[in-house]
Amino acid sequence: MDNLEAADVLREIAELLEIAGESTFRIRAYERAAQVIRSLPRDINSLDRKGELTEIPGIGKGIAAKLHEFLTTGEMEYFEELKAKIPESLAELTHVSGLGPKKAKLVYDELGIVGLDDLREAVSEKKLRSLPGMGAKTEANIARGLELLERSRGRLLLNEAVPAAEIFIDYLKGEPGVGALEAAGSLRRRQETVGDIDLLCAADDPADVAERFCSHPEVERVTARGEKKCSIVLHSGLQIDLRLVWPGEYGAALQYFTGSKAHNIRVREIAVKRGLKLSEYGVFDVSNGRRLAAATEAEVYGALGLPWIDPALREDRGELEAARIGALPGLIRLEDIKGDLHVHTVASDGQSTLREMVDFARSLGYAYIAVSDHALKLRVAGGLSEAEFEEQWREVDALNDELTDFRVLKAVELNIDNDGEVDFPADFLVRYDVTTASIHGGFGQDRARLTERMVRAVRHPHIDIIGHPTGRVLGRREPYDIDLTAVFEAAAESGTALELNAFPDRLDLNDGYLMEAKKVGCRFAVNTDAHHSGQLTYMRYGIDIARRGWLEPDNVINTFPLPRLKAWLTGLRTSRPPF
DNA sequence: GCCGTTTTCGGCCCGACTGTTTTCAGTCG
Repeated sequence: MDNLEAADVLREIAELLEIAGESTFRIRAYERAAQVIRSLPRDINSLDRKGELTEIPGIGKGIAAKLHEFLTTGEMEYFEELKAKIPESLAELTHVSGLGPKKAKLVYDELGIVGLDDLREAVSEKKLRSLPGMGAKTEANIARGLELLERSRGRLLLNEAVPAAEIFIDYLKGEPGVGALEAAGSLRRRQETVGDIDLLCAADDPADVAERFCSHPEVERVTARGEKKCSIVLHSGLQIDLRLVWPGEYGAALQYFTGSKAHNIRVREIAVKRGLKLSEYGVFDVSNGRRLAAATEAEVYGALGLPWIDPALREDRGELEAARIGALPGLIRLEDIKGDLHVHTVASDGQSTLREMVDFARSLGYAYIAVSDHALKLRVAGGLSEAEFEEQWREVDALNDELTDFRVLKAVELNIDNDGEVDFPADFLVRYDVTTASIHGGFGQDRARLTERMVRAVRHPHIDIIGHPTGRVLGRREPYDIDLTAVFEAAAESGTALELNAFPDRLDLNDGYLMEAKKVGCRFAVNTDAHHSGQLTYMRYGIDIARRGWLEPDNVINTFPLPRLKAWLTGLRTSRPPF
């Protein structure tokens, strides 16, 4: 059992309690516990063994005992009892937009509907409209919800969502009456995937803006249209919400709609303790109803005695405590990046030539790039032999002779084989400027073996960076079953850097792991793994996730100017204990 | 079910939109 499995059970309990009509506070307690555990940067099994579960905020005696039972036996009696009372599949019904816990219970009680297939059938037979409190419109709404659920099962990756939002922002910007305008919600926080896009717009005359928004040629359906909010679904199935606010309330609205939900609840609690009230309209003095702040986010946080908090941090993972004592991190920015240390070329499985990669990197203002084609053993990816690397180095040397303001580093992406060995012997590895090693196969090994294999690579005296450390591919492949705490500790000790792979479907390490690894003292490299020159721009998504992981420029080796990077690499290799 | 620089009991974040209602419940974020 890992954190994600435990979090899923707690979330499902919350959903079932909702349908059962339980106290909203109990439901929220389970929701909060699930959310905390999902993003907890520590393994709950080890916390449980030490009896420290209740030290996690939001986990008290009750949930700790249930978790202990679940972690040690694989079952939870309370959950089983709940499922005996309410079919588990009813929880799935509430994922249908327009159908909440109350109506799910209603269709179950009245029509015996227990799952999505039943629901689809009841909709097509027009059975829902006859239920109390329901009508033809509700039924049609649920029908659309069902359709939407099927179409949008997969959430959007950042490289899909960010450009889509930018298209609509460009479309509305500059129109008469359109003031400040930007994405809010999970997209502004740059979660690794987003379910829908929230846009916020300051407008004196919202009706005009709403009209233009809803008449974009890509709009398939307008699902809500009010004074303050419009929702549209595009032909692609993507949902976009537009919130319209009076310009003087823009900051309060932006704070509110950016979330996260957990962050906002905490911020409001802080407001309440100060005799204030925070809503999307501003910060108000409860005693006299006067509005103290609303125009900008900085004013809103300021009225609560807090500094402005970067959206990337707003997850209730310690940012409010840090803000209170002036200890917020100085987050890394895209401009801090001096080069990319993981890119491929046509020599292995890339699509651009070395020269094309170098030219594009220079156009991004980089000072260096590490050309890190696959090595020998990864045959499927056209891995290079020693002789082929030597040939590539001659090309690299020629480029470096030609370029005065830029450096091409000799590099490689080694394959960590099933025993933790890599492609080349030490006497060849020392000839590279920088080496990355990654796992590309043997995912099915058991946890102990995988961990040992990875730790062995981390301690290797000639490996500088571990590539995509968990191996997950969003929507396609689960992370390797590996004890990352052990990997992080080994990396901190040996000085080996961990990659944050910026490829949008990898984003590996993720934000929670970055936080954990940073805490134990690891260094990182944010790299794109570009297989085409244009993919070098994926660096922005890597930086988005780095910021969510609280990384600062000094934690990331490719923010170093070339001399410092070289000194770091030299120090790394000479200071390590013999292998 | 959680939590405590007023509390170990009694609180727990806030408002808009929709549809089915004649004053509000359910849903959503």
